[in-house]
Parts: sequence; structure tokens; C-alpha cells
Amino acid sequence: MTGIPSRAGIAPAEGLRERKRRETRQRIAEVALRLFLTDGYDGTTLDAIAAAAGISRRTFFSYFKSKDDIILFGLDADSAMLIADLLKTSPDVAPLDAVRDVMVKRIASYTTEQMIAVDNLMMSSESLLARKQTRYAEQEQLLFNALCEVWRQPERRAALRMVAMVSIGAMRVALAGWREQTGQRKPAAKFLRDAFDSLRTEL
Amino acid sequence: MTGIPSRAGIAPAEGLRERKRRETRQRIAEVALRLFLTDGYDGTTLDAIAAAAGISRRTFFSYFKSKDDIILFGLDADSAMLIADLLKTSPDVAPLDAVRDVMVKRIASYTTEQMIAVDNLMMSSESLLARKQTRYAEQEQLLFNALCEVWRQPERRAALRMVAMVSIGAMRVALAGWREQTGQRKPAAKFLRDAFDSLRTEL
DNA sequence: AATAATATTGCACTTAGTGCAAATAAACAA
DNA sequence: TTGTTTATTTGCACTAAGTGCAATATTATT
Repeated sequence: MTGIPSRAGIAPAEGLRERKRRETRQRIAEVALRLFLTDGYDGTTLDAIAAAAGISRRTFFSYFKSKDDIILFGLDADSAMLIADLLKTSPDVAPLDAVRDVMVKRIASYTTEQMIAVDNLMMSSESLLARKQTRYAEQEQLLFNALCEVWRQPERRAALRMVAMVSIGAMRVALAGWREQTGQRKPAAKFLRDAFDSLRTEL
Repeated sequence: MTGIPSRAGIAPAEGLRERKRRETRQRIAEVALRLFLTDGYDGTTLDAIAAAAGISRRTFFSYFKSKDDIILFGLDADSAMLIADLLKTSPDVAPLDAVRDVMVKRIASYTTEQMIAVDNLMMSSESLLARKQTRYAEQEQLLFNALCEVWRQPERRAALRMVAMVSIGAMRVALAGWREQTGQRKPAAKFLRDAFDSLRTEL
């Protein structure tokens, strides 16, 4: 029993431990990304990352479970926002349109350089490329779960699974097309809209 | 100058070298798969595989470029057949219908036990799961190329990209649904047809 | 049989990742 | 402050995948 310091229960008033942990994790990610961009992914060892972040090699693994995981740092927040947006939509609109609108809105908020840099990095390593694909699969699953929350009729589940698959796929194809264009004029949002339009055309 | 042995040029009359190489590769794959099923993927070392196949550990890498690659052995032949079938279809039918029909036809020819065994294996290891996803991405690309061969109008390329994406996606979702069903009564082909039907419904 | 081309092997090496136990630092109670 | 509990950091030894290289063995060629 003994009093909880000041504020009760919720928001446990981040102590020194939590803060340092958060900062260290952030520092590792920043330092690693910088090294990746200069020396390449495969050319950067965990020893180098640990040294640059001021920790031991062993400690790295208490922050990230693998070298690959560094790249995924921060990306979860993005898809969480997308899901949050989607959960706010009305069940009256068509699921595919809802997802498209939410995606288009989100994609416009990204900075171009960051996206290209991270994407190029991912293309440079086999294991990162593989990791990227599994991430799409995970996102598809999350999206499907969210869709089921909004459109709750059980008889539509099979269709919603297809909507999730098609949406993540359209996003993937759109981003690939956007990345491959020479000169980078058109915004990613346009590629995304075109991809969803193409779906209707041929199907 | 100097006669080509007996038959000219084409089909260079497989010599001892080629035959042994083919046999060794086959033997490694068989032996490895057997070990994977008994000891698990991560529980099977390359040393064990090499020993069981009667080669040195170093030699393994002249047959497969990684441990993961063993699983993919033989799968290429399957997708090659699918592509070959597709290339025979007429440009008059709708691309998506053509792909669906070819897939349904192909999937019926698989033996159930094999599929389940390999699939369970893939689920058991992170790196194999990642590999499976990249394989889907590769198949999507191959399928897109084939579609462009049959339906040659440049203005339809964007749509064909979507058809490829959607088709591989439908197959992926169908196989996942088929695998997860308890009791394994319905054939995979039915799941595949339902998946393609669901596409039309919600889109 | 001699020679050229290719395959196999052993060896040393790098790197990612894990288990464990000792040392260190933060949180908490008196 | 001091002592105690609890979480974190670290070093060390280890496993296993994968690579480079040079020596050896095998197959092909003339």
C-alpha cells in the first residue's frame, strides 16, 4: 500500500531508467542509420554500431533483437497512425475507398529524402529486402484486423481479407513505381491514386 | 573445325560432370529436407547436411548459395509451368480470368502432404518465412512479365501490374486459408476460386 | 599420356547471435 | 545516508552461417 508518488496509476511518471532506455534506443538507431548510409548495410558491423553508440556489442541485443530490426525502428508508429485513422471511418463507405483515402492522406506527410534513403538501403541487402516483404505481410494482417473492426458483418470477412491484400499490394506497387521514376517529379500520392484506379479498370 | 561429337549443338549430350552435379544437388535437397522434418530447420546444421549428403561443408556452397535456398529447390519448376501455360492463352480473354484458370489447373496437381510439410517447415523459421515472402514478390514479377507478353498494349501495363499483384495475393491468401482449415477436407482449388470470386465482390 | 578445365576440400577468417555469470546502476525502504 | 532489491550492462566463451584462397582430385580434350 504505500503511496504512488504523485500522479495515480496511469502514466507512471517515466523514471530515469525508462528515459535512458528510450534515449539509448534512439541513439543506436540514429547512429546505425548514419553508418549504413556511409558504409552500406553489410559494410557496417555490430561492433561499429555499438562503439559509435557508446555501448557494448552485447548490450545492443537488449535493444534490438537483430541488426535488421534497426531499420524497422519508427516505422511501426506510421502504420499505427494509418490504422487509427481507418478506425475512425464510417462503415457506410466502401472499405477499399476508405483505405485508399487514408493511405493517400498519410503518404502525403512523408518527406521524400527519408523515404528514398531508407528504401535504397533496403534494396542493398538481401536480408533487408526479405524483411521488407515480411513487413508488408504484417501490415496486411493489421489492416485486415482493423477492417473487421469497422465492417463487422462476418459474411464479409473473406472480402475484407481481399481488400487488405489488394490495398497493401497497391501501396507496394505504387511506391515501387514512384521510386523507379527518373527525376522524382510526381508526388507519391499520385502514384497511389493511380494504382487504386488501375484496380477498378482491369477488375 | 573439329566435329561436335555426335548430335549438333542443341542438347549437348550431358556428360559425367553434368550428371553427377545434378545428382548431388538432388541428393543434398532430399537429405536436407529429411533432416529438417526430423530435427527442425534451425536444429539442422550445414555440417549435418553435408555429412549426410557425403560432401564437405565447403562444397555445399557450390550447390546452394545459402541454407534457405534448399527449400526453394524444385519450386521454380512449378512456377515455370504456370508461366508456360499462361503464355499459351489468347489475348481475347480477360487477364485476371486467364491467370485464375491457369492457377486453378496447376494447384490441383499438387499432393497435399508435400504442400503441408513444406509449408509447416517455412512457418517454423523466421528466415524461411521471410524467404517465402520474397519468393511471392519474385513470382509477381515473373507473372507480370508473362502478362505483358500476351497482352501487348502498352497502355494496359499499369493494369497488368495490378493483375499480377492481385493474382499472387489471391493465391497467397487462398493457400493460407486452406492451410489453416481444421481437418483438411476442401481442396485447395476451391479456396483459390473463392478468393478470386471475393475480389469481384468487394471491388 | 599429357594437358587443360572444373570440382572438391581443408583451413583460416569474419560476422551475427546466444547463454551465463559477474559487475554496475537505479529504485526503494528504513 | 545506508542497505537492499531489482534491472541493466558487460565480458567471455560459444555456435553456426558464410567467404576467400590455395592445394588437391576429378573429368574433359587433344
